Amino acid sequence: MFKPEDDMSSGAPKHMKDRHQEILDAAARVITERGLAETRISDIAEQAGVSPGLILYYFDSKDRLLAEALTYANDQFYLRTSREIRRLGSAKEQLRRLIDLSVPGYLPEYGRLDEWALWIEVWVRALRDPETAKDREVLDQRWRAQISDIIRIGQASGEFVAGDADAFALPIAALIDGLAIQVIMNDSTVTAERMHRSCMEVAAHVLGFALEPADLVGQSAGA
Amino acid sequence: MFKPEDDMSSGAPKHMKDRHQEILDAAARVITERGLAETRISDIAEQAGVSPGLILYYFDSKDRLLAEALTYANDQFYLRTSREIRRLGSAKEQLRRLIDLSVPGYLPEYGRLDEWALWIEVWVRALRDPETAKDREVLDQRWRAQISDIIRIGQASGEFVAGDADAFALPIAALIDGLAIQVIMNDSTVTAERMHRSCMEVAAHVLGFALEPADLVGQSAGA
DNA sequence: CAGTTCCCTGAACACCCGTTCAATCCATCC
DNA sequence: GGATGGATTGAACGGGTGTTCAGGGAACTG
Repeated sequence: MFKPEDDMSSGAPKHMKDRHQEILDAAARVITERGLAETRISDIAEQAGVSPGLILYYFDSKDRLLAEALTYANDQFYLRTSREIRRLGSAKEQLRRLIDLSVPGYLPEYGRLDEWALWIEVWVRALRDPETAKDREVLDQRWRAQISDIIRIGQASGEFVAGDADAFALPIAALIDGLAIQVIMNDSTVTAERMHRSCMEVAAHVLGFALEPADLVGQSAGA
Repeated sequence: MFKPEDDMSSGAPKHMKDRHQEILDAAARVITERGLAETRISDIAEQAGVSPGLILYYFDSKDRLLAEALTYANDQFYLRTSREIRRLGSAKEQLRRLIDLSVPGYLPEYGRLDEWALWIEVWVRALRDPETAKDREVLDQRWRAQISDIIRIGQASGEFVAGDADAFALPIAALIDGLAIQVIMNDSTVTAERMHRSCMEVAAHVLGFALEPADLVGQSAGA
C-alpha cells in the first residue's frame, strides 16, 4: 500500500471516490508523521500530489478532514487485524495473535504500528470535540468487542473459564492500551517483549488458561 | 489554591520566583481547560492577570513554557498523592488509596482529576519532542516506582506475595493508565466504579491478597 | 533626590496558514 | 468539433497569533 503512483504526472483526473480516499490516506500518513497539531493542509496536498485548493474542494474544512482521517485510519487497523485473526483456529491462538499485532514493533513485518500514535491523537481531540468523542467511543467499543468475541469462542470451546466475557475483556484491553503507550514512547524499561509477556500473563490469569513456553517466544509470526 | 488575588489591581510587582510559578499555574489551568493545541499566550496572560508581553519576559518562548507547565502540573499531582499515601498504615490501604486517587471522579473532593487530560497531552507531545520525551520517561518511572514501593512494603509485611516488585507494578500501572483514559473520555461502558473494581481485582490477583467486601465499596474516603 | 535596575505594558510587526475564487484543463456528450 | 460541466490549479485575501520593542513606572541604592 501507499504507492505514490509516479505515472500520474499532472493531468489525470480521478473519480471522486478515489480522490476522497487518496486524500484521507495522505492525511493519515501526514498526521502519523508530524502529529495532528503540526499537520497543514499544504502538507496533505503535497503528500497526495495535488494542490492545496483541491483538498478544500473535497472536504468542507480542514477540521472535518482531520476528523474523518483519524477514524478512517483506525478503521484500517481494525480491518487488518480482524481479517488476520479470523483465519486462526483456536481462541488462544487468536488472542495471542491479537496481542502480537497490538505490541508496537513486535512483528517485524508491520513497521512500528504507528496506529497507536493516532489513537493518542484521537483521545486528545475527543476531550473537547463531541464529534470525535462519539467516534472514539464506537471505535473503542469495537476494539473491546474484538477481544470479548475471542473470549466467547474460547469459552464455548472450553479453552477459557466461564464468566462475563465483556467483563474479562475490559482489563485486557486497558492493559494493552496502557502498555502500548509506554512502548510507543520508547520507554527504556518497557520493551515490546516485556509488554507482550505481561499481556499474555494477565490474559492467562484472567481467562484461566495455562501459558505454554511457546507463548512467550518473541517475534514468532505464528502459523 | 488558584486564587485570582483581585487586589493586585495594576502595579504590584512580584518577585521572580512567584511570577514564574504563577504563570506556570495559569498555563496548567488553561491547558487543562482548552487543550494544548488551543492554548494561546494571551489566554495564559489573561488567566494570570498580566499582559501577554510579560509571559515572554519570563519564558524564552511559548513552547518552552508549555513544556515546563506540563511537567510542573504532573509534579503537583505526584506530590499530592505521595503525601496522602505516606500517612496510611498498611500497604493494602496505601494501594487502595492510590487507586482511589487515580480513578477520575471517584473521590468527590477532587474534581474530575483532570491531571489525566494533561498526561495525554504529554504523550502526544513526547512523540515528537525529545525534551518532553525525556521528562515523560522520568515522570512515568516515578509513577511506577510509587506503586512498586508500596508493593515492597507489602511484601515485607507479608501482605503481598514475594516476587519482583517492579515486574508486578508494571501491569498495575498500565491497567490504571488504560482504564483512566476510558473513564476520562466518559465512555458509557467504563464507569469510575468499574475501573476501581477492575484495578483492585487485578491487583489482588497479581499480588496475591484477598479482596474484602469493604475494598469494593464505592466513594469511601478511607480512614 | 537623582540614578539605576528591574518589572511590566500594549501596540506594532511579521509570519503563517486556512479559505476563497477566477481561470484553466480535460472528459464526455451532442 | 464545439459546448458543457466537473476537476484542478495557484495566487490572493484575511484573520490570528507569537514575538519584539520602546517606553512607563515602581523600588532600591548611594
